[in-house]
Amino acid sequence: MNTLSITEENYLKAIFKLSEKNNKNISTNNIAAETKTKAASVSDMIRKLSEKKLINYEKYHGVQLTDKGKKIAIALIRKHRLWEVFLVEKLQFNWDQVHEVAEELEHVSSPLLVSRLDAFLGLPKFDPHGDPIPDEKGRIEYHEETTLDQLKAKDKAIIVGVADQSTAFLQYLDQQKLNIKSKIEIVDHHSYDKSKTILLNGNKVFISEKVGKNIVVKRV
Amino acid sequence: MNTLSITEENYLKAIFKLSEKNNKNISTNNIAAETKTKAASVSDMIRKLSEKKLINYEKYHGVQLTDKGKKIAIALIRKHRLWEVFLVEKLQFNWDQVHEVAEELEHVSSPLLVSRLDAFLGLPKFDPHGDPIPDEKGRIEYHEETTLDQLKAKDKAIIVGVADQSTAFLQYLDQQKLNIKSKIEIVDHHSYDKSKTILLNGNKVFISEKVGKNIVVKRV
DNA sequence: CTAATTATTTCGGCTTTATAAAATATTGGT
DNA sequence: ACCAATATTTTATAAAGCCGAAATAATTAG
Repeated sequence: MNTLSITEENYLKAIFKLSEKNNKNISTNNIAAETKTKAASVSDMIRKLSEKKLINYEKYHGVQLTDKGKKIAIALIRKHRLWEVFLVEKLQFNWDQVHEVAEELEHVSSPLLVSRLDAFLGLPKFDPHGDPIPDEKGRIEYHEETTLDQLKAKDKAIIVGVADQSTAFLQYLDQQKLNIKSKIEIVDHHSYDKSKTILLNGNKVFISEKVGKNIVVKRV
Repeated sequence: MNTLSITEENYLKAIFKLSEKNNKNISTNNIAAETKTKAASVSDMIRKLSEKKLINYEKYHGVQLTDKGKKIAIALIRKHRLWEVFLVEKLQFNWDQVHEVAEELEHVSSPLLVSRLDAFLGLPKFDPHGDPIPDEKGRIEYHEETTLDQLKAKDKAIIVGVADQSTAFLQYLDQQKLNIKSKIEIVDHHSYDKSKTILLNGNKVFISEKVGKNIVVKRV
């Protein structure tokens, strides 16, 4: 009865993702771009999802997920991120190899599977990209991005980008193995020069104030 | 290009399963029963699979898998059985809860996932039902059924059925926790009375000759 | 405020999978 | 060898997704 096709699920997920950035109504063209289809196809589908009360839809004025639709989308994201953790932690995938596979795994529909997988993984709070994993009730703890120099001792974070694109800086990061998606933990802050000592893959690394200001991180 | 739909994959798997029992050509009606569709749908699909050279098909005379088709079917069975092992060994599913979920998981298409999962599980040779898991080359070691009394010390097996359907016997098995799908290992054979001591869930259980002859097992 | 541009919806049509009903082929009994 | 029963294929139809083109609504530029 209320079992959705993979396509319908993907539309809900796309609408949810667009809503996270953009809390206005989501437009047909936006959805078409996100789902890599055309506007005509989106018009068809949103009519159907609207009939199923998964979105609120006013012609020519975009859509928003209903509570019911949001719940389904969040469950999909939960599954997606749990599977990503599984692939990286248990099957030694790299963080950049997991997305496509998780896109398929997320559509496997077994509540028992999800809860058991969650427990098996130790109830993780973040996926390998540093994104929060919704809990079984659908709650999501969002963590904003900041720069490394803002972190305090014992804070854990994932490197998600750089504020300085210069070759010199990128080479320095590479040499220090400060790659994107690296997990780090702050060991010490040295107030004299505002430098820090951090833990990276089990090794202590020294981070000057200048470097810290140019590394974008997400708390974990 | 050569990526198959889930439906096409399921047809190949159905034909493979029927071929395992019945090494003649597989009939349209047989396939319809196996896939829970109607003969008309099967006629459509086998024409398509035949065009793709996955089966050999002669009108009104049934089908057989080509080597190409067989390879795909075996890969699916390999995935199905590996996932079943995962669900039982890692996520504490019961053997009778795994089939439906594995039916979905088997269609996830990532060769890396399959090989990593296989390694993660310790390259298992049998699934929780005692069925052999094809290796990465598609080889399958079939193990015939026998009765428990035929096993020798250190043999491992799974109980797959009974030769005596009487209530008295079934009650006795139940009381001894000798359930279907139980994994057992032969500890000792006592030649004096042809009785055996076996290991069941870590406990030693005594099996008389008569009982042993009525328990059908599959070697593992 | 109107006209041009852009976004959205509708329409017709295509593919895939499934089905029922009708047509056709095979098979088994005599 | 024939007829009846059974199996299979063909035909027509339906639902789900998708898309291009045409129609229509909304927005923006002047």
